[in-house]
Amino acid sequence: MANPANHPGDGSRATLAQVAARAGVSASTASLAFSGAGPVADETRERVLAAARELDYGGPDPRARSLRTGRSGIIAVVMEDRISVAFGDPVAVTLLDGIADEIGGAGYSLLLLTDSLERAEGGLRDAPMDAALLLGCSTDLDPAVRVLSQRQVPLIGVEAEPRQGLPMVDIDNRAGMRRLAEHLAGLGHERVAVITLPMDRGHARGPLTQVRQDASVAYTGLERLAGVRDVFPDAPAEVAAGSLIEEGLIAARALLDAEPALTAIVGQSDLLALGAIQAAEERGLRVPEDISVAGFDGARIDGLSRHRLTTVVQPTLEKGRAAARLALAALAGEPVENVAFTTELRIGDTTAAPRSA
Amino acid sequence: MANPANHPGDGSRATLAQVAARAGVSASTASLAFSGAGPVADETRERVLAAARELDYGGPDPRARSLRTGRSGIIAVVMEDRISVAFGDPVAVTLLDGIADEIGGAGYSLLLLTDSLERAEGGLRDAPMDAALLLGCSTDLDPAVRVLSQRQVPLIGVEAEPRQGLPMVDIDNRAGMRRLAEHLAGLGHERVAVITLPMDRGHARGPLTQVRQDASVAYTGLERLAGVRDVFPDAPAEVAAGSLIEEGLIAARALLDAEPALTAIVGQSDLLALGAIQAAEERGLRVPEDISVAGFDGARIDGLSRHRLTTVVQPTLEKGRAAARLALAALAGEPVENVAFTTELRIGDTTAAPRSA
DNA sequence: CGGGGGAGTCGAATCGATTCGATGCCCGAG
DNA sequence: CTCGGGCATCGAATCGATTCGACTCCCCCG
Repeated sequence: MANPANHPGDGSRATLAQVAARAGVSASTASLAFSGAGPVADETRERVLAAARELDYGGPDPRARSLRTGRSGIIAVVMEDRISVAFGDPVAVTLLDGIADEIGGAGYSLLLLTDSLERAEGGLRDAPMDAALLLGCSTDLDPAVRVLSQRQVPLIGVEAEPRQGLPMVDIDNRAGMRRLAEHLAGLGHERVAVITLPMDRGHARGPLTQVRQDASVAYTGLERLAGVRDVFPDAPAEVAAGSLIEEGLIAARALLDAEPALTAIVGQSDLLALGAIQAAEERGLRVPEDISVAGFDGARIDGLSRHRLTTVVQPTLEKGRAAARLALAALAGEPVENVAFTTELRIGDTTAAPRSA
Repeated sequence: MANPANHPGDGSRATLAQVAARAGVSASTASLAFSGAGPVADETRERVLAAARELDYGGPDPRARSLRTGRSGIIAVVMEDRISVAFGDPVAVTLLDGIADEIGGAGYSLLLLTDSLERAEGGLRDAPMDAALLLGCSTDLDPAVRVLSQRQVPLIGVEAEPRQGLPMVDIDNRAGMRRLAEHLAGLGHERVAVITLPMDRGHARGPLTQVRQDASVAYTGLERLAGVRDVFPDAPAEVAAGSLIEEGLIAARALLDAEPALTAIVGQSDLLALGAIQAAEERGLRVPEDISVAGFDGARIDGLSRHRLTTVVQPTLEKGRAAARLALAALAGEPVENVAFTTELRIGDTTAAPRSA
């Protein structure tokens, strides 16, 4: 075993040049021997590898390689929140999983960044990366877009507000929600409320007033809301502080207090819907007999067994994959175009005709 | 390729040298103007920044900087599983959160890698990084350790099996579990079973036989098991395929089938314990009246409201922070020493004296 | 027997910045 | 009036690899 600390004769890391010298070849040949790109005699390659072993050479330095080749092998994912918040959301995790899978297969690694400028400005500004994916459901991507496009890093959006020069992967949030709302309408529901995703950077809770709504740039949340209101134009909305069961619980309590006659609650995510179910049960309301609840995402949630949530299923994993492929295409110099996925209504056992329909 | 780089305003990327030329200063001065390290006249700095703006220069190229300075500003986290699996675990997420927080504060970014060699070999071998954290609860770190120490990347382990030259952060898994077991013994329990974390790379389920146990190198799981057996030497153990509620459910079903007289189940994680509670309730058993259940971690789990789980609380966030600090210390050339945290027993409402004590 | 061509190797330029030591300059002290 | 000392700036070396074109053999074909 090589002992880095006490190995005689090799102060710090060995370089390719030293390995080449020891093997009696030029640096260029040694490079070819390592990368395998180009004709090298078997015997020569052997000699180089042997020399490398003797010198404890760990392979070409990624920094130097990356300077020369212009590629770092890194694709960044920019999220809005702190990591713990983002990863509490099964949708984000699944998305990331698809991304990691796809870029890993292409030999890239995944760098995690947040766009909170105070903390991660360094990352956005300084981290090496070949492309960046901006994770949507975000309230405001502007700062990240500004910094990264200044750096001329190819950008791909995932459910971001459409904007010039930002190719993206999207789903039919509005149409999906509209179909869900039509399902509820078909069952006879009339008093339907919505629990929305965060609407501003502050993640403030509370009723969504017209003023707040107009001020918001939370693309995904607004689209999903619009879908419900296509069918129930007056549906009240309560804003949650995040896509969490607990947040759904809090928001639903407020809705149930304020709107005693509600017959259905639509969460803009499955987690929010689950919270709403908990809130209903707290009140002694049975789901779906006394109140219907539906969600969005079709996420597989660990430990959920009691209900089969009625929800709008989106191909989350595929979305991640597609976004990653767009990034890879951009890196390959191929043209990138927006990708749109469609959602599908999945009817579970949490929606039914209202009691006194 | 399509390289119409003839327009002065928007060619490919501008370089520092071009900016310097346009500002009428040398490259060295321009560099100082950007980095702020060294004396530069205000007026000169202004001129440089103006030139940069005119040329659309996005700041020094991280690749070149990193070659020259020898630092990439990246710290890697190596996990065993695919991302989605790892992030289903609130402990891993919290750990990562602590790590991200600490290294972000020091200007580093976080690179996510898995140690599955087929997929991420590229990452382990090629990705630029200044240090790497190996996330524990892993069944086998060997391959990752081999590749990375070959590259001479400073390594820090988190709950890894102690090994030469791998400084690490650990907790008193065994003592914590022993205290929990003593609590159960004090209540009068005698027939106690354990649901363990995965014991091998294949993540196989099933009873933990002596043969399997001897073959396992799953440090954390073995330690926690030993803690329980310090008090209940014959406690049977069922291996779960992951730290998930559903896995706890599956394992507990097996235990309840095979051991009808069990009075308590100890999960090696809170998620496993929650699964056990579900399994008990499925059987019509009430917790804690008919059976006691306890866990490990003290994780905050979204949406959990019915029970206050009796558990062994570990300072997960602090553990992540500490690991990150060790890495930063190693990078600063300071000596790094192992860090050990202690756990604390938190008694909730899921443990009580057995029925017929 | 001469020349085309491919395999194997080498030299040297290059990627884009950082950084150390040297230089020129101005100012105040002696 | 001269000399020491800061401050601002510049030159040049350097980080460690990749890569392109050139060069040398040597084999094979005509």
